[in-house]
Amino acid sequence: MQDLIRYINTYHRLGAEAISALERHFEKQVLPKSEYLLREGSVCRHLYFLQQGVLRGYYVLNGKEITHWFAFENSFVTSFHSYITAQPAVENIQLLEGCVLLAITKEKLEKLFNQFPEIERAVRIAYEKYYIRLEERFVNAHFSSAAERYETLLQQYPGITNRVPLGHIAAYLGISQETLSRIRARL
Amino acid sequence: MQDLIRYINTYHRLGAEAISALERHFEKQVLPKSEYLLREGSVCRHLYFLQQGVLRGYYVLNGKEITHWFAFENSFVTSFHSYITAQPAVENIQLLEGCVLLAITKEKLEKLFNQFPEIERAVRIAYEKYYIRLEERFVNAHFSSAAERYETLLQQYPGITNRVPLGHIAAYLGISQETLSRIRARL
DNA sequence: GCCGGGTTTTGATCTATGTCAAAAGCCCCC
DNA sequence: GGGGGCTTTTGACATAGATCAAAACCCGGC
Repeated sequence: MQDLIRYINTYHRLGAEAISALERHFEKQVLPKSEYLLREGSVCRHLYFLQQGVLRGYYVLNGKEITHWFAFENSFVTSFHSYITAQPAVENIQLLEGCVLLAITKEKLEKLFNQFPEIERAVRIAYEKYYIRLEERFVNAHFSSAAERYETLLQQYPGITNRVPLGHIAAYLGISQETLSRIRARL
Repeated sequence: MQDLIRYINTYHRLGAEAISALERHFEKQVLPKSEYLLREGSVCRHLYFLQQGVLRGYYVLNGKEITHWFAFENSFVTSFHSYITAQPAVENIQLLEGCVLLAITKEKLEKLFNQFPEIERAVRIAYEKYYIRLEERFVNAHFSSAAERYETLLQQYPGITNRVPLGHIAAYLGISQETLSRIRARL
């Protein structure tokens, strides 16, 4: 729980009341490797804080699994589109390692927004950061070569290669596994 | 001003007080074609609502202008990274037509957040929608062919071809102008 | 009506990356 | 400790799209 509070405080400093309310409403979950947090077709009703472990989000296109994001410890995770719109998710969220998560439902969180505007503010600020991150990734994806994108990824998440199979990384980078393998051979 | 209020209300319905506060703080600007709303290197201190006209955001890479977004009437516009971080922008925002804009400074808007949590909520919800849109664009960019992306764009903004030069559209799609021209020839 | 600049098209060629298929490597488990 | 099944690498070939260069088009201003 400390981790969560510490993380939120980096976005917006919260008062003691708000903190204890958060602590009361997030629930700890410990799940084993390969488990699913969400399967396509069901609605994602939770926001998660990933305290320990690695996750991937992927969807299936032409029979192939396309991993389009990873999450590492100390980040918020959800199937954003499904969470916001309350529509069935098109993606799956799977654990790549055993994980420790803190979960809260959307309903509870929105009640907290009403009680504590400062929590809503923290979330608003978090959104801003996440939006910028996605923008950066977008620009990067569009205008760098596959090799550059791989190197950027390595800098961002050193050690990812030990925790995530190559095929998933390739999909994340938007290239084929074979190409990634060749890029690695060249480095 | 009606347009702005109507637009915000689609995200979150506001009370009369909040509405009149917004009306007092947004300032109308009318600017001619080719003018700049922002030039790279300066900090973007405003959030704009584009009431009439078209804008593009672009940055310069290897001496080439890369248009990475467009905005059409009834949308919020800013150089998000610069606006949020208060760092000098790497992008330029240019008018592709004469435009009518409503502008508010970040400081004023944040004061309004303190006075009216409902305004902050509307912004939070708007962020959610904008995030989802960016996500969709991202997935689309990654996993559709250039021709498919072009058709998607045409559906999203019918009439864009009459308002925006081909070269900018090509850059937006992440392809060369020549390729886009050939795609059009094939349709 | 004509000129000149910007915009769009067309052609020829080059390159990064994809696809398919097979071989290697690795590791978990009985 | 020897399969069997993943994961990764390697090879041969195909292709979307880039680049460079030139021609054609289009349109506003004189």
